Amino acid sequence: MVDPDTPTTSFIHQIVRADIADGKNAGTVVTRFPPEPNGYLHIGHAKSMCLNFGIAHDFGGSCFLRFDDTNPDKENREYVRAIQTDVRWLGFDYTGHLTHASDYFDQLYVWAVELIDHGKAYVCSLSAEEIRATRGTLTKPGESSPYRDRNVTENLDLFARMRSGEFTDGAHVLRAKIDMAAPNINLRDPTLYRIRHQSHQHTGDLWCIYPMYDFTHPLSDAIEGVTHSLCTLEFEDHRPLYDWILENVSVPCRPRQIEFSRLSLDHTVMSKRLLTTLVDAGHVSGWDDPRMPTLSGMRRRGYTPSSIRTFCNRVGITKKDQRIELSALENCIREDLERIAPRRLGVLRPLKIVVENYPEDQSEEFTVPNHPGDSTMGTRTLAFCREIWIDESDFMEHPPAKFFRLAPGREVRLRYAYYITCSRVIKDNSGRVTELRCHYDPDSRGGGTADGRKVKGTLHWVSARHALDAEIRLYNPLFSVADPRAETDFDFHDFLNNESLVTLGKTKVEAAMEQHSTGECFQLERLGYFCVDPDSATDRLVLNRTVALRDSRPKTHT
RNA sequence: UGGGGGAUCGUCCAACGGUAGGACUGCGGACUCUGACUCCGCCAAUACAGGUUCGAAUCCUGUUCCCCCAGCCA
Repeated sequence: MVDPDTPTTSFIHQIVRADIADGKNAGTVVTRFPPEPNGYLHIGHAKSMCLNFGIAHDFGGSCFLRFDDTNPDKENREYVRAIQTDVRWLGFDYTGHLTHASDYFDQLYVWAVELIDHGKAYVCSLSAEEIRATRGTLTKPGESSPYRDRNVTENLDLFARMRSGEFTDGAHVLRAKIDMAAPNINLRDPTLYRIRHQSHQHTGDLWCIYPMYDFTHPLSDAIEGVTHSLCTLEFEDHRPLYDWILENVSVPCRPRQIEFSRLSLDHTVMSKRLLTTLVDAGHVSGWDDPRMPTLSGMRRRGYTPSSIRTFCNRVGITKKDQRIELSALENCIREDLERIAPRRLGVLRPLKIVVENYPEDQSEEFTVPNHPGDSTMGTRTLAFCREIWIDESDFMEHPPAKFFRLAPGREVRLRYAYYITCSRVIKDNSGRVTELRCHYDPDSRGGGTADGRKVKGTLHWVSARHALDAEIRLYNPLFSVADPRAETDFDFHDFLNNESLVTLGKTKVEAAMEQHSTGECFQLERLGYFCVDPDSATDRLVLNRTVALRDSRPKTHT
């Protein structure tokens, strides 16, 4: 599924279009989305998915979901499962195109042997430290390994014994024989295989040697007939190695690697290492914490798949470093929810109002629309009685200019109900306002009067007698600075926002929300968009605020 | 100081030798039973210096700044 407004003008689209025009790959287009199952997918992965599945869709090709699972140390099945869930949730169908790099281990081994046979790879018995020490630096060439000129027979024998489990981890590696003096460090005899006596999430204990990314990736692409291998900028330096592998192994086709810039979002981090740390250290409740930029976190927060796709398409594909403002993302989800979210009334920080001229034993109901702009969404019933709750922030004893809400002597409208005027303010010993006394105008039933007088302020409210208790969780950015990693002496602890989660335990929402199901979304009028958190139960309602409504008020009131 | 990339409104994207345009943000205004939505308007950019050309964001030369690379991670 791809949005109708998907841009088809990125530089990658232009390259693909040109390749097709040139008759390359017999006019076919095959891409792949290759996550490593070592963590959950995040919004940056969504950008990659939209690109890869999008290109395949736009040119009538196909896109593989391929697990890049060559490092058993870090990968596990929970991640594999979560990734599949997230890809499908985002709206991409990989039926018949689900693969693993580890599916190709046999073929990869054969190709490694082919390299050895041709004198293009050798078994190196240096330790990891020794290899590092002889690699040279950015400005100094490396030195050849003493094992560089091992003969083919010996290499073949050693490599076979590596596979059979004869050696301990780290005893040997297989290296490509390229150029220890190459200015590109990736070409200084890169490691192709390492020994890991470690069981693998997909292949179990079949292997004790595992191929490296640089060897595996181009070959997996070739096996799958990938025509355009799209990856992020940090792999640009690896392209010569990618091409070297394809040129020196008898592959069925020649994929082309093209790089684009990765996505950075203000006030969060996108590196899996950091996200893993946040989870492991308990700074968040898990990978699906609504503050996380992960797809599972955003889903729980209330983001819709289409809002995320729209965002990715809007952000575009270039080679320029991107740093996107949060407002761009928030705008996308507001746009979506504005259309589809049923309206409800709820109160975050309840302040009691007693409507003194409304009879104690009376109550009544109003039938109100679920969406003022979309009558097909139906209606619901709102109950009213003598005691109601409004939000604390909707009253000020000494209001500044342009405060349209309640104040002593002021008349406001209770949404869909009545006009009320504040007649008395009741405070506790500390001077805090604890209750308001008001009177209502019976002629304003439904929210308007025959005299047509203007009432500027309209407040959300709930009937105290009928309201439901709820817990509402408000979210703010995880980090207090836009780009925590740009800070000198970066230690993310210094920039964690300790107000990223604000839990309001005593909120009141209208009775219509008694029936709820996880993930359901609403707009609480004037407050924002909310969704039902999985922590809810039949007798407990927990709401996450997905995003607040835009606020064009002159000053900052909350 | 090696190699690989990148520089267009505050942010993101477009313009592919011919009027620098759009989105987000910000600021005004209209409308409004959500200070929402919607609508209208405004502010705001070609890193710098030369050159080629009738004409340059685009081509050439030089400079500056930013990002990535020294895993048996991906």
